[in-house]
Amino acid sequence: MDLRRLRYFVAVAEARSIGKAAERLRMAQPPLSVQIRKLEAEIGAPLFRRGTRGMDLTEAGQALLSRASEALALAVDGAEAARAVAAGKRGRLSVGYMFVLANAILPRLIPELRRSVPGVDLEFAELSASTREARVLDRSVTVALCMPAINHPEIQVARIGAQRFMLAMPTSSPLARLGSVPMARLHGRPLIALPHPDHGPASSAVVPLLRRHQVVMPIASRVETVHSAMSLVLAGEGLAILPACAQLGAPRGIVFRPLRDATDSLDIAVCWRRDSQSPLIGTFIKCAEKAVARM
Amino acid sequence: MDLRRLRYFVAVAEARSIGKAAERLRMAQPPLSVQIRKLEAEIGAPLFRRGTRGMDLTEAGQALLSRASEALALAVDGAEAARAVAAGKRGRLSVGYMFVLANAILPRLIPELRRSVPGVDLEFAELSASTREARVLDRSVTVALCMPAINHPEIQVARIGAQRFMLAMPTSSPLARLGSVPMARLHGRPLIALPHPDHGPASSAVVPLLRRHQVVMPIASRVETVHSAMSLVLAGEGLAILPACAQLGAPRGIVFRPLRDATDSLDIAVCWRRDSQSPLIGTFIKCAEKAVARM
DNA sequence: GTCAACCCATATATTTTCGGTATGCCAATG
DNA sequence: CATTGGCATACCGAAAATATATGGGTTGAC
Repeated sequence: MDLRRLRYFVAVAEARSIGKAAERLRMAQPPLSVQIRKLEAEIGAPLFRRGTRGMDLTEAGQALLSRASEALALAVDGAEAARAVAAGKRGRLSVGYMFVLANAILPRLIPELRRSVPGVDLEFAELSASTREARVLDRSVTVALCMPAINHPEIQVARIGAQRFMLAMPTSSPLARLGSVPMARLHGRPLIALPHPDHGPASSAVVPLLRRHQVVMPIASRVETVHSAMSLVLAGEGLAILPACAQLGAPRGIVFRPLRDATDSLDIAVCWRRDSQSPLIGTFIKCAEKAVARM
Repeated sequence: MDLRRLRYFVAVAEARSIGKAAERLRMAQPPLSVQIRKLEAEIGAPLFRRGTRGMDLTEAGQALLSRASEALALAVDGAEAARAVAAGKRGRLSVGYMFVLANAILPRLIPELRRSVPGVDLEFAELSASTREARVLDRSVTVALCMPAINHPEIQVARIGAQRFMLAMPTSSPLARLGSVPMARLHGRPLIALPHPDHGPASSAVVPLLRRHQVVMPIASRVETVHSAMSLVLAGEGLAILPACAQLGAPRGIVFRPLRDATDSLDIAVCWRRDSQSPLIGTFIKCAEKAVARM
């Protein structure tokens, strides 16, 4: 059962004549006649009544015609759909994001995306620091908005911005009265530590910063998320050194201050599987850059 | 866009491997690999991710897969439907019938048909004497139940029974007191005449019968249908000589009596276009014969 | 680390199938 | 009776599909 034969069959049925159909198909009449007879042999029954004034569908032919047309349309549609997906005009884009970035980026990113790729189904999913790598690798998200970038040989990264570290403390803290806090003033104070994803759960993202300034902060607690860190800060357990955008999700009672003489920052990056040839990734990066630029 | 390629594509997508799919398709692996690449070239985008452990659909491939499967199923289904119609297992059978025969035949014929060809859509349509030939020729009915048979070179006929002529008269008629009516007693009485379809509208179906018995009946009225004839008989306009089965549709006040010494009858026949190769016609004739036999 | 196994891609030869040209057959028409 | 219109058949050349043989890359085992 060949699709070409079905196409020929439909053409002959519509033209009610082999000669006319051959003309429309830009081919000679005899080969078309042969193909029709082969189709009839394959079906095992005549599909046309041959009259002296042309061809006319038999009832068996009518039964075939409707389905053959549908099958043709589906095949064409399938090819077009595949092309559209490959061109990034349709398809699905699953966006993973870390929650710290949600308030800062998503409100600008989502409208931008809907405008840029209107035919695409968008999906958003929050990523935790511990699972983000796996979610990219198993393709359950197409791209991930991360801070910092994922470090993995199979995962490609595009840096789209950075966030300075700031000191987060209770409003009541004496340091809150300063416009910016000198690093030296942190010495000896308890730290709420977030692990750096590349250095294992017992690490902290700010170890290099503290070491460079020869500041020692005893670790009061280790937490997984920026929001947990802020909760503990509010509870008076210690101070936290967090990326600036965390302010947007900070509860009342917490203030952020810049660190004097410290320009360290965390990269904001788009991360995706190196072998994911989705054409949507390029567009996504552009949108994300725009969103970050207006932050 | 070739259906074979789509079939190969679906096989590879399901097997997630060219080698496995080739085995299932009973072919060698290299040509299948070539066909898949040709399909990808035709679409203009990769449909599979080639991994070291086999093949995996890309999103474009997924978009194609669903429609390709549907198209394949439709093509197969179309071929099967055409075969089923050609074999008389499905399809449509449009039955035309003349109204005189309705009461006598349809109640037995219809259940018989539904039992014999359960997959077939049945359609019933009343035929008038003046249009029945055209309705058969233009295929608006597949078969026609006629009395008498249609006489036309393009129309084939199967005689399935006959109906004796009887005299129809008002209950009040003096002839009604006889068990059967001698032909001679009709002489001079007014006749309600039905035209014989083969001899034009000015004819009568009973001309030969009357002539053979040297009976002359003045024609009081010419009508098109048996029912009109009976109405006029009831109104006292004259007598009618009608096929026996007309009794079944006769109104109160009309009686039928056999004609003594006259065995003339009208054939009941199934008529269809000579070139209509519908396999349902044979079955229909058998059913109609059964129905007539139990009349 | 080497070797074997697995899987897909490429190359070449053979076979199948398709499409074109020339021609025949049949029926309808004038 | 010849002509026209339409489909079928015959034959040939071209294109495409399939098979066999082979290469290259990666995985996993010893």
